[in-house]
Amino acid sequence: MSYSFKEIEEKWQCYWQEKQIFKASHAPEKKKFYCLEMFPYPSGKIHMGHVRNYTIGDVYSRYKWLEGYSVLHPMGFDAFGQPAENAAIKNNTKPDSWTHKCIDWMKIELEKMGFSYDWERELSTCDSTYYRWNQWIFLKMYERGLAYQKASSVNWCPSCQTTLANEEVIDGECWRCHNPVQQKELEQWFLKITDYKERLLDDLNRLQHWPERVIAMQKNWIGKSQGVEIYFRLKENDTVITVFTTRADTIFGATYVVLAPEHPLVKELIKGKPQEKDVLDFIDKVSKESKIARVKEDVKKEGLFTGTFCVNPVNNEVIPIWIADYVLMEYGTGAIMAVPTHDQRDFLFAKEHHLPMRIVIKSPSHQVTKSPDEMTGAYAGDGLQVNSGEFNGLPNQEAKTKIAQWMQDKGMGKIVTHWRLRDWLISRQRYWGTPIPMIYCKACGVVGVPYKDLPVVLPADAPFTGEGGSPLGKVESFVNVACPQCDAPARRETDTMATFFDSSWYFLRFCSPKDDSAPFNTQEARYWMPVDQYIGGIEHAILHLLYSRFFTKFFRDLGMVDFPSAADNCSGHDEPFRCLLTQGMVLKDGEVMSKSKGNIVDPDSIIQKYGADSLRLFILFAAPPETELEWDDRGIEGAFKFLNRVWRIQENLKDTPEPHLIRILHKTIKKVSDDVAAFKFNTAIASLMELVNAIYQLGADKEVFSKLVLMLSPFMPHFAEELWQILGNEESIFKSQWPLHDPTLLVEAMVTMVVQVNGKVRFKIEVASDIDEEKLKKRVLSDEKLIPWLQGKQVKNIIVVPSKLVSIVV
RNA sequence: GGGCAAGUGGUGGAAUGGCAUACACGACAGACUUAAAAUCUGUUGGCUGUAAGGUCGUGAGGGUUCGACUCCCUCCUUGCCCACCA
Repeated sequence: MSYSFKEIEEKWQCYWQEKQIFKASHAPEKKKFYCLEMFPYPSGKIHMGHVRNYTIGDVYSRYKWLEGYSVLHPMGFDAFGQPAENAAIKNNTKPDSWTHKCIDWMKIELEKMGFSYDWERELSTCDSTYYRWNQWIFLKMYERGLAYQKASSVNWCPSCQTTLANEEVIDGECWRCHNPVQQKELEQWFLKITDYKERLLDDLNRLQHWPERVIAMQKNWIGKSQGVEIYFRLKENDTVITVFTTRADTIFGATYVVLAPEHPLVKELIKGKPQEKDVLDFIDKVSKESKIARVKEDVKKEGLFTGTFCVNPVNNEVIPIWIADYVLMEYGTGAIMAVPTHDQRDFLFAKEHHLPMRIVIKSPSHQVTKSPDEMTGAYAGDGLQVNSGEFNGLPNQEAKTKIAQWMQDKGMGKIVTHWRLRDWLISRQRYWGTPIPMIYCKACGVVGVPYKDLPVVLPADAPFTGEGGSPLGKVESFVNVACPQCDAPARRETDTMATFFDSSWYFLRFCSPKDDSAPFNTQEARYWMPVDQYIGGIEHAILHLLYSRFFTKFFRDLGMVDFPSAADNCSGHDEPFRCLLTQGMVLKDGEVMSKSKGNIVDPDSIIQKYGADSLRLFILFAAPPETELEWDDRGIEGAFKFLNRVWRIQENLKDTPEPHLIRILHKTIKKVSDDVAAFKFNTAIASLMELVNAIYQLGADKEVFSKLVLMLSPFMPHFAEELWQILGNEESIFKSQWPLHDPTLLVEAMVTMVVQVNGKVRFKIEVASDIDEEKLKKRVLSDEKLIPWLQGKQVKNIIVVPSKLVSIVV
């Protein structure tokens, strides 16, 4: 007979809802805890990744409830986005009704898992009560010059018929459909995230509870690099080409200069030169190339001589100017000095086009400096300066700063910092998103929609066919509007916002989701924020987390947030997420579960067969939260067996306590408390299993069993509630308290110590735990088991590790 | 090319300087049963030995240490992220 999980789970899910057990309440006298999991895109079905993500958060929230915290654990839906449009086209429905159907369905599935959400705070980003605040935020940014329009060459996905942010281009392909991305000139809206680059970089140091690799990824993405801009004057006139380098130590080895094909000076340089036509043809060819082709590693570096020369300012050497596709206009100044001996790309290019080379850094491992002709590749390592004028003999790292300073002093260059971070392109030529609240008037120009007119509601009908252009542009009633300033006929912006905008501040909205006077209530945010624990996938390590940090800092500049510094003073006033946990993926047969691979395990079918508690237990026990998890059908059965094993204890409770079991219980309480607090759920469950095994040996009384049930409750909440009730309790187990261990019960009178000889374990002894060191040494040396190991040898040293081991060196 | 993880039994994993393989799965054996399932109780790294025991063993090689899965160096493999970034 197994326990009837179906009835039990339904019963308690209803109970939690009706009694509002997990309703968050602003209780200033209590310590608060805001636990948040990344909200899902409502695709219609939850997958194992969701189950894992949300189970981890649920265990932690319930544990915090039991610890007496005032807990906020909300859930919502990231409901705008392209899949809804595609699904609507496919199923001949509307994105709106499709999305809402999906939300309803997913909510049922989430409820079936028994997650402890405060559903009264549920939000969907596609509701105008939410996205009106996107528009509000956008207008605030516009007022402050942080939202601006720019005609620019943008990444265009011909398949999705939309522009993409740099962040959405992966290996030159669209992140969603994986088709090659092209370049296209369009007037687009950008957010000036680069204004916040220093703060976004510096404050990473305050995020002590974030995984190191996420910090590293963000640093990398922001990409601060110190270097020098060097001025190369043309040989024939006073025009100056500015190049950027991080290797000022190699300046004496610069034997030519290379410009990006798009560099604005190129056309001027080649005017009237014999090379003019060839160069123009080359530029034309490169501009048509998609980024993917240009960036491919194995493609030969192509380039041409411009027919022009310039002067290296440090040695007045006249060197040729080339253009090449391996120099990018987007980075640095779009121009480089080429040092073929010490940069591999320059080396390959120089070999290909027979350009001169000169060694300026001598590798310490080579006794004889090779001539450039003998080199098979660039030497990028450290060494001593040679052929570098007054800097000869210096270690290159030292020379790097000295040369930079010297060039700046002589007016040959300037010490500068370059950043990789670009402004954030948010315009999308799509229907299912937040309309950008701007109006174009012939007389007044670009005008923001007045705050009182928000929201700009997304019209219910739009001809989105996926055939290009902004669907909203085809809805006359939407487009035509009176100018808010002069009342003349004007036109609305027809692009919508990238959905990353929606998710950049939802954690603030959860603090006061019904507020209709502001995006969020400052007092509520002051109480709940920052999010104490954020949990989600590593795939959001850069974009979502960076944007959220940017928005939060912007809100602080508006005076809308100023979080009390966290107790451990590690996140500060405008960092939204104090602790971050990135959970590992769920794999099947070593591969990510996906439709195309056909290896999906549907959570719902598992719930049907074993119940949500077994599913939760398996997923928590099979691996630590951060690592990958291999799905195992037999593992879920093991979890189910364990629940039944616990269930049977209740049928055989003893009346009298077992002293030895009490000790084991208190050890378990300590271990489980420490482990849960540190997200080591797998080992917490392992020690609970050990306790259950001990109960099977010794027999438990009601007291011990109650504590066991309490400790099991975050992992398998329905099951624990039912047993809690059977034990005679009237209130929910989550209104109870997490057990505390009694330290005096952890101290044993006798301990087993290991005796090592020369580092090898030879035998074990039982001694009183408070034995002093001298007595212990005597006890060990007089042990007859030691005799064979000491024969013919002298004891050199004895090391004692209290309560653990005695190590004898002979 | 750069950065960050990880590599332990048949399997998932445990141990972060002190008894390697906790806990679980699987396998094997026993009890119960007419039988099976379920359940309960054992055994379960390799080699060697009747046994007690011995010996080897945490991707490879070296180092530090009385003692290393753990710390340091070199290398290999796998995964993730970034990348013609000057």
